[in-house]
Amino acid sequence: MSTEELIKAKAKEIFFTKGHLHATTQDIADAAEVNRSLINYYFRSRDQLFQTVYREAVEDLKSQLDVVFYADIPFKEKVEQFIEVYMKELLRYPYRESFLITEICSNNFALKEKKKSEAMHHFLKDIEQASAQGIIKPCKPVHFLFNLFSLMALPVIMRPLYQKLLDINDLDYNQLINERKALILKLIFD
Amino acid sequence: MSTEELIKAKAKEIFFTKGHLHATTQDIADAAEVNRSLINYYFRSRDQLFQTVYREAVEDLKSQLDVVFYADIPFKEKVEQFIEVYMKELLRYPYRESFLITEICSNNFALKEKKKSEAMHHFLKDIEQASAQGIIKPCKPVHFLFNLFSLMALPVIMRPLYQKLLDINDLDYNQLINERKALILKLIFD
DNA sequence: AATTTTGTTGACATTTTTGTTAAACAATTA
DNA sequence: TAATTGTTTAACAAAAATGTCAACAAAATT
Repeated sequence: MSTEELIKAKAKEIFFTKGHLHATTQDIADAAEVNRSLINYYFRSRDQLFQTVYREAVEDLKSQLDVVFYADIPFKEKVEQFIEVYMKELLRYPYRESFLITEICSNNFALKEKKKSEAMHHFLKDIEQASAQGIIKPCKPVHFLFNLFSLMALPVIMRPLYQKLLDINDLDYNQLINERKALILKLIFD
Repeated sequence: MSTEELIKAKAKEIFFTKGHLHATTQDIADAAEVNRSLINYYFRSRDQLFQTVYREAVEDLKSQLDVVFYADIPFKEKVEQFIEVYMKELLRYPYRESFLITEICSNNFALKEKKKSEAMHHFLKDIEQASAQGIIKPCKPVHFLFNLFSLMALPVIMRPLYQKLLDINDLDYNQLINERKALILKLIFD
């Protein structure tokens, strides 16, 4: 892996996996075991590294989901696939979305780009159809999508807090999260 | 309101409402329209202000829920109350939990305190009972709790991202969120 | 009113973080 | 081999953020 790739990978690890949302360039350089100047050499500035990481995060997120959302398979299978893929992503990068939100909120660059997802709208139509066919309960497709994302993501994103409040150890929490794939499917379809 | 209270309130507004997770002490002072030195006067250091805000956030969160969780009312009503109260909190402070997570992940101080919630465990027992009585589908109480929190919180927390990806305007998104209270209740109990 | 206490301010010092540069080094090519 | 190009490094400069202090103002107490 090139130094440039390495730096990006480690930055993602720090932000998306570890959730160190206010990590410095030094932190990133340390994690990548490179001289901090290389961050400026390859990305010019801290801000541009952030932008690059941000952009790639959105891209990745979308392209991961695109594969599933455009797949030509029965609805229920598609949802299963979606859960499978997205959960895997979540466990790898629990705080990716949190990073995106924080950047969008914090200022500037993220707001300008228009990045609506074609694939998601495609999936929304699938949901509408499934709703019409009685495969799922009738409700606005967006809500079905919200429900899916919510049920998957929140327990992962809020893990440190919930572990504290509910006094659950690491092992048990992992177990709980693993149980959720099946549980969500059940909740959504029955 | 005393200056000390004002500073805390504005800090919370910046962190929890606006989601500016890397706001500086100057940002906070500006928002409160006070001299930055006053932050040091009242809180000694940036870190202590953060700790105070953090602690109060956990306290508030817990005491809000305690009222509901200990209430002596039928299960379904209790859940309705819970949704009502928590949604209201969410709309006021969408990023409070995100702040907590970021702080827990980033440093240190948050980890030491043991803050498990008695009230939540009480509610978990209610859920178990309701499950036994067939009021809700049988499943581990924690999952029921996860589901509730998830369905409420995620669309609020991820709002900026979902608005972008789904291309939804502010007004429509507000509408969607308002629809969810009823929708969640339906999903959970039917 | 005089005095003590508390609150507030701006200037400055310190620390932390980021950005720049020149020089060393390595790899490639002519 | 020499020259060119690309990569890495350490030292330094600049900027940003935090912390400290003495002076001043307001409020409370005597």
